[in-house]
Formats: sequence, C-alpha cells, structure tokens
Amino acid sequence: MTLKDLAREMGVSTATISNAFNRPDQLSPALRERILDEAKRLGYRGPDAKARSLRTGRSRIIAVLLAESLTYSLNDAVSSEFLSGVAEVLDAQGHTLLLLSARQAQSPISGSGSASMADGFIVYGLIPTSELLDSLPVQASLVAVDFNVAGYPSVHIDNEPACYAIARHALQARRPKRPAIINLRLTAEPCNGYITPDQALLPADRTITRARLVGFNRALAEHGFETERVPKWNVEENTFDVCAPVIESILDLPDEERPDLLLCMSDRLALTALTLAEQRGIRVPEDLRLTGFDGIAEGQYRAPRLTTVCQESHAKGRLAARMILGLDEPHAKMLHTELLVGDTCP
Amino acid sequence: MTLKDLAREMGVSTATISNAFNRPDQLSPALRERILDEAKRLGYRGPDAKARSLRTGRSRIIAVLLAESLTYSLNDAVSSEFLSGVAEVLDAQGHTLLLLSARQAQSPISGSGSASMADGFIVYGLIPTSELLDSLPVQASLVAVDFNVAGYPSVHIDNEPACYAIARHALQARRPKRPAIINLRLTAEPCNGYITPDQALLPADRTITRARLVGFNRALAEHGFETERVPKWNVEENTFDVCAPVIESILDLPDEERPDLLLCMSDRLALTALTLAEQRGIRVPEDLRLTGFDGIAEGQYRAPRLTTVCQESHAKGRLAARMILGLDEPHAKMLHTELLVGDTCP
DNA sequence: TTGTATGCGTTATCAC
DNA sequence: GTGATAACGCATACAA
Repeated sequence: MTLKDLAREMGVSTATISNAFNRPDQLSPALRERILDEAKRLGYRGPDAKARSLRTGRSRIIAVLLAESLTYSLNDAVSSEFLSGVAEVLDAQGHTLLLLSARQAQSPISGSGSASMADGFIVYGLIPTSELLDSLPVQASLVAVDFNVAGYPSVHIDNEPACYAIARHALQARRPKRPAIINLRLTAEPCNGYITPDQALLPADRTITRARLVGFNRALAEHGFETERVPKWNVEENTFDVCAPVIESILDLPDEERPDLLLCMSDRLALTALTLAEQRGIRVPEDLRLTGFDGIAEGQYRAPRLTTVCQESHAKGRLAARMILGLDEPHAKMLHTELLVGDTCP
Repeated sequence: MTLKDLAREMGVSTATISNAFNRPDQLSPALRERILDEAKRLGYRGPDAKARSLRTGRSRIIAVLLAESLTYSLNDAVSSEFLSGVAEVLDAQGHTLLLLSARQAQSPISGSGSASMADGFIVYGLIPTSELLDSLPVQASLVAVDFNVAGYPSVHIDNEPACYAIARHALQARRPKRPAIINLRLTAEPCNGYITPDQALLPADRTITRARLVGFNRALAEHGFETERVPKWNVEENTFDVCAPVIESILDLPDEERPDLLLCMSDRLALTALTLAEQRGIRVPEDLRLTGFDGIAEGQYRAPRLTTVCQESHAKGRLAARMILGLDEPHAKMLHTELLVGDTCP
C-alpha cells in the first residue's frame, strides 16, 4: 500500500495525499480528514520513511559517534548519562538515536553504511581524524563534545577549575602527608601503573585529563607541594578490571609510602580505590582520603558518599542534542561543574 | 557526486559502478579497481544509503524497542549490558543500532518516523500492544526478549529455577527467622511499599517477576514457611530513588519485626538495601542477609560482594542480535543463569 | 563482461 | 485548493 495506491483508490492526486500528511494547511480540513480515515481503513501507514528520506534528504536520525566501543560506552555511567540526555531531547523532537563507535569494525561512516543516513553527528570524547571528518555526509551537521573540532560548535566542561577546586578543598581540609594523583589516559604511551618523571604526556588537545592535571597541580603548588614530586599513576581504561590492579599496587605500598590522599580523575577510579581500601581495612577517610570526578550516581548512593565534582552529563547530552537540532545557538559552550563534598574527603 | 556522475565521468554505465561496489564478481578486477580509485579521486563516497535503502528495501538498521524510557534504560546496568551485547553483534555485521522506547512521545513506530526504516526489531522487556505490532513495517523481523510475542522467536532466562536456587541456598545456609521478599513491579496496581494479602498481582504473562516469586515461594515452602505469611514489598522502578524509601521503611522496622533475610528481585534492590543497612549500622550478613538478581558488575566490584543470580545480559543481547540477523535459528531460546555466592548471604 | 531501462515511494514545482 | 510531472540516487532484470 503506497501513497500512489491510496491516491488512485480515492481518486485524488498523490500530491494531495502527501499534503494531507505533511502540510495540513495546504488542503481543506474535510478532505484531509477523509484521506486520513481512508488511509487507516486501507492500511496505509503514512509516507514511507525510506522514500521520504531519499526525497527530502533528511532522515530524522541523529548519530552519536562514541570514542570507545559501544560495549564500554553503554556500561560506563558517564557516557550512559550523556546518551540519555541526548535521547531525551531527540525523542521529544521526533528524532531517533543511532549509536556509532569510532572503534567500529568497519570504518564508522562508510558512505553506504546506514550511519551515513544521519542528519547530524554528535562526536563524543574524541577528535575525529580528518579522514573520518571527510567521510561525513556533505550536509550533515556536527557538534563536538569534550574536544574541539575546527569549524564546528562544541560543548565542554571546565575541567581545570573543577579540579583546582576539588584539590584545594582536599588540601585545605587537612594537609595530607603524601598526596597522589591517579590519572586517566594521560601518558603518550599506554601505561597502567606508576608514571615515571621522564614519561611523555599527551598534549592538552589530545586528552581532557591534561587539563584536570593542571588544575590539581595548581592547587598543590599553592599549598606548597612540589608538583613534580607528587606521585602519579595512570590508567588506560575507566573500568574496574583495568583500574583495580593499579590501585592495588598503590594500596599495598608500605604504610609509610602509601598516599593518604588520592586525587582521582574519575569516580570509577575513586570507587575502585574505596572498595579495595575497605577490603584491606584501610579506613576512609581516616587513613586515606579520596576524591573523584564525574558525580555518577553510584558514588552518591552508597556509604561513605564520594567527594567528587559533578559534571552534569545528562545536561551535557541535552545541550549537544539541542545544538545539533538547531534548538540552541551552535556556539562553543562551556558547562559548569559543582563540587560535591561527600564522606570520602570531608 | 552521484553514481551516475561517476559513470558519465568514466564513460561506463551506472550498472557497472553499482556492481563495482556491490557485486565484485560481476566485473573484472581491473575495472573494479579503476572505478574504486576514480571514485576516491573524484570524492564519490559510495552508494547513497538513503537511495540504496529505498531501492533494496533494507536499511541495515536494527531497532531495539525498550520497555522503559531511554533515560532509564541507558542508566540501568542490566539493560545497558543487554544493549552492549546487541551492539557488539550488529557492529560486527555492519549493522547499526537504533534505540527506541515504547514510552516515546510519539508512538514509537509512526509509519513515517525513522524507526520504520529498521529491518528488524528487538523487543526488550515488554509485550507489544497489537496496535504497536501492526505498526511494524510489513516485512521487518522481530525477536522478543523476556516475553513471548505470538508467532515470533524469543529469548528468555530461567527465572523460576534461578530464584528457587538462590532462595534454597539462602534458606539452607542458615534458617532465617523472618525472611521477606522485595518484588519488582509485581502488583496489578502500582505500589511502592508493603503488599497486603488482598492485593491483586499481575498475571505471569505480564511480568517476569511473577515467575521469580514462584521460585522463591517453592523454596520457602520446602523449608516449612507458609508463603502467604512471608512479608512482601513491591517497588515500581528499579532505581535507587524509588527503591530507597521502600527499603528504608523495612530497615526501620523495630528489631523484632525487621526481616533477617531479604530476597530481592534485582541487584539494584539488594545494593540499595546494603547501602541503607550500612548507614544504619545493621551488619550484613550477620544481622541481615541479602540476595539479589542480575549479577551486575556493581554488585561484584564492592565489599561485601553481593550474593546473586547472574543472568548474562550481554550474552542475551548477543543472542537476540544474532537471531534478528538470521545468524542463529530463530527459535524460542532459554538462557541459563548462575548462582553467585557472595558475602551478603554466604 | 558490460550497458539500458525501469521503478522503488516520495515530495516539490508548477500550472490549473 | 488541487492535479500532473519531474526528480531523489540507486539496483536489477534483461538485452547486448
């Protein structure tokens, strides 16, 4: 049953049927109603999405291109919340969400792959290669999140001030003997463990955690610590499985070497540290204070509550979606974070 | 730049170009290579996905229709894992994942909405109304998960035996004085709180938790408990915010009334109970034993580890995806679960 | 092995 | 307010 069939059946033109569905103002209400009724009666479900998208050039599909694998992204609290924010807006606007990963088997937007049907792309947490950028459908729009993509609007959070604020809070509350930092994907070469002083770091435009480190360091310096001598560890993936061994190696240091303040670049890191500390009888916050970053629910819905920085991933997703749909000005926008003082570093 | 342009440019026919991309065996390797090279040179990105999908009738898009809102589903560990399993397979097969919610603003598959482009639908955790079923594209395939949809293949888990097994484990380990059950969306009328004996329950074909209750009851009866007298609570949504008040009301009962064993129908429930118990100084498992259901990571990556039933949501997603793509026999399939004995009910 | 012709189901531009 | 007609970009039977 196609539009044309219905037109023939009713003895009107195809344009009229099309208008009945798409431009109610272009025909008499009476006729429109008659058409809609007849359509239902004959089992015509409205204009075919595939044909419509070919004709109009738009699909009402928005793709989110994720830095990590879909498996990771869907299980990570931060990106899940981001996605749910995106989905909320798209949904309300009659669009649908297509999930894509830059780590895909096929190149993610392979011209004839379904990904190229998307009207717009939200690029989350990665710097697209120019190759990937070129493979975008010509007239698709793009919004970058967490990174800049030259010539496109973007959504960011204030990583440096946020980390400065939480580190300052931690340092002011009680001066730590041995502060330390656990970083996320900061080193130029993959590294799960201690960062030696001679190790090269990723440049600031390749990882947001570089900005976080700057914030931590600023606060540490202000409190009289030599930032180069503050021990730093690095973790390549923000999952329990990858974080745990690194954190174990820290917690299992002899008491006089073990840090008494861990500034973590993610809640996952901090929560993992918390769990492993509990298992070892290390008291938090008495023996060890912990700060996180992200403000994920899991950190707040437990005792002790995590001290962390809340980045509103859901709001971030909403904003990105509104931008891609043209509901908000497509400028570079900076979202602000909030310090959440919990129990792990009062 | 279209296929036709390229054909004209190269002085070959459109069919040849099309074949170069879709049916390599239909032309000489030399010509094919020449075409591919020239295409790249002239910036032709391969057949347009929209046009191709109109022509072939297939879009290489698979939609997952979720019972809950996208916001909930993306933040819930069980459905996230399921989705990641789906995504993994789709990805490997060159398909993309479209997320849909039955709770959508618009009716989810509104004929001309982009959802109707999908080649197949994975219906997760809900019984589609016949209205929704009718709105499916005519030749789209469907796989039901957790529920049966007449005439379509399905994926299930063994809810009843799993719950029997975990309840038996709990009852055998140490006979509880006051066992109780916290259910998930079990009552006919929405209810967050105690289930009075006269309250009607949803029929077994409307909620999987009914089968879980049967499993619990079977074990309880075997151990000499009158199942009608075992107190039961109900929660409508599997989130901390909704679970917490109900569980608080349980934990705040006077000591002599407070249950010493809580059989929970989800890990979220059990974890919430664990957190709230910790906050109240109720010792787990000494004063209160807890069992969950699902086997989410959060329950295993903490101390004490949750005693629970592991349903492999990821595998479930993979299977559903393989079925929808025709990679596995589209039969009714039952996945088995595994009892995980943790610390909350040793 | 390659080319020609047709139609997939729409929407947009015109005339009427 | 309505109707004919031409794209949209491609895939495929069929002819060469």
